[in-house]
Amino acid sequence: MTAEASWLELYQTLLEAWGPQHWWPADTPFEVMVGAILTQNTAWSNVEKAIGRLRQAQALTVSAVLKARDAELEEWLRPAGYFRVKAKRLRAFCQFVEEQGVAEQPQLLGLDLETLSLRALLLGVHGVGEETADSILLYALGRSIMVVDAYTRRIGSRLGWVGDSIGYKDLQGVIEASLPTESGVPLRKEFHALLVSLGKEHCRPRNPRCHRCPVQGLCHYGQGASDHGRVRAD
DNA sequence: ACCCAGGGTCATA
DNA sequence: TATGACCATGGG
Repeated sequence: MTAEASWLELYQTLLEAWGPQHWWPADTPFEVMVGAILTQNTAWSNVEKAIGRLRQAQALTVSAVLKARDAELEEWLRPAGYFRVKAKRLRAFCQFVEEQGVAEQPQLLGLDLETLSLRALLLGVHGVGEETADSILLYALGRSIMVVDAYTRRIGSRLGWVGDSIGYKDLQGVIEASLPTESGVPLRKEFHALLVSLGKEHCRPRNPRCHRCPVQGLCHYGQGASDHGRVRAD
């Protein structure tokens, strides 16, 4: 079993063990984009509170965000943490969307653009890094691209599949190489969600508390190399 | 009290 | 190019 194929096997194992994760939780593509910015290094439960405030204020639109005053926007975003930073980032993103002339039809964003061109555009927006851009591409715009995050890197590292200092694009490339092109979007949506669930349950930074870990070798990394990287069916 | 979360930017070397 | 400081709320 090569490490390249193991990612796909890991996906199959997790899906079998836990089923679909129903990501991304949102009513509209724009709400996905807002969530992608607000969830940066932040627990989703806090993001939900902020999005709830935006909805309550009828501010869950590009135009409403752009019309709001700084203090007002910051107050809505406060529960999500880094609220001053995120207010600036959300405003910058909404300005970008408006400049594209598709303010209230984000599903049309970059209709004629190749995914990688669109990715480059998104990366040019203040506050949008690689993971945020890919989250928007995959979950809001339906592009076939794998989202990579800290959990993904930690899981791959502890399984001995990649180095812990591997860069974003390299890690993404390794995983993409093991995934099928067909049914790319649904698979990638589900895989990233499953990796986050696995990370939360079994792959935290310090103390990898593990009860019934569905992946052999993940919770006992460093204790014997024989099973490293193998996936079990639970 | 401590750890951590579905990152990114900016200054510095 | 590669670190490190900084951003902030809220749940376990």
